[in-house]
Amino acid sequence: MMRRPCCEKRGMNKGAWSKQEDQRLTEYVLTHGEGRWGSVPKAAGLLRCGKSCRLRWINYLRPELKRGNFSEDEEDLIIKLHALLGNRWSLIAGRLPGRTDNEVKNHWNSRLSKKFQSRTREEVKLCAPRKYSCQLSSASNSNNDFEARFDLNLDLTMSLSSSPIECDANREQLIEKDGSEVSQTPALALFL
DNA sequence: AAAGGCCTCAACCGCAGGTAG
DNA sequence: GCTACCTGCGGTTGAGGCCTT
Repeated sequence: MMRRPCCEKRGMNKGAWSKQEDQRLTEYVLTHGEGRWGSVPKAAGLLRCGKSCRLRWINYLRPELKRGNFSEDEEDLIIKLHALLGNRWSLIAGRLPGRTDNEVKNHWNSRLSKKFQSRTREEVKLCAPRKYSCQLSSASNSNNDFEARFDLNLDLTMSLSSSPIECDANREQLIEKDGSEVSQTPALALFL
């Protein structure tokens, strides 16, 4: 299907947002609510495309956004969720109140991926030449916490668990749009 | 002090799913 | 059923600040 470009109209602003633009968008959304982004630029008097307005609001202007540095707990959670879900940033961000998918993605790409990789390398050194096959039972031992995480990653890419998910309250958040469930592994029990 | 490389993060791009007409 | 629009997502880019030499 042919699709017109998002910002094909001439005269549209691109790039960094000015304070006036932020103010106009904020006032408009606070007054009229989110949604119908296609009509927002015109209604709010902005020379931006609706997509750009939506992104600016979601990633930067929403009052409930936390901003600032990620805590240790948040970073641990991101690492665990990423091991489980992969690059599904919106799902990961959904479990971090006040954080956006863009923020989580940037944080992962710039810091956590390196942190995770370096930790993995350390664990490989410590564990070698042992076989990396620790089971869920060892995950409850804090000394083996990261080892479990390392193995979790392997399990995720190689097999599906047949064990039922532990927490029903969180289960529905792990259901795919088509009704199928995200791969369930013993690791789920680590943080649900 | 300055030049160049690195890092961070806001913003853009392209694609896909849902849906209204 | 087809088309066009809206929305949301993940990948990528680039400006600007920071760090190193």
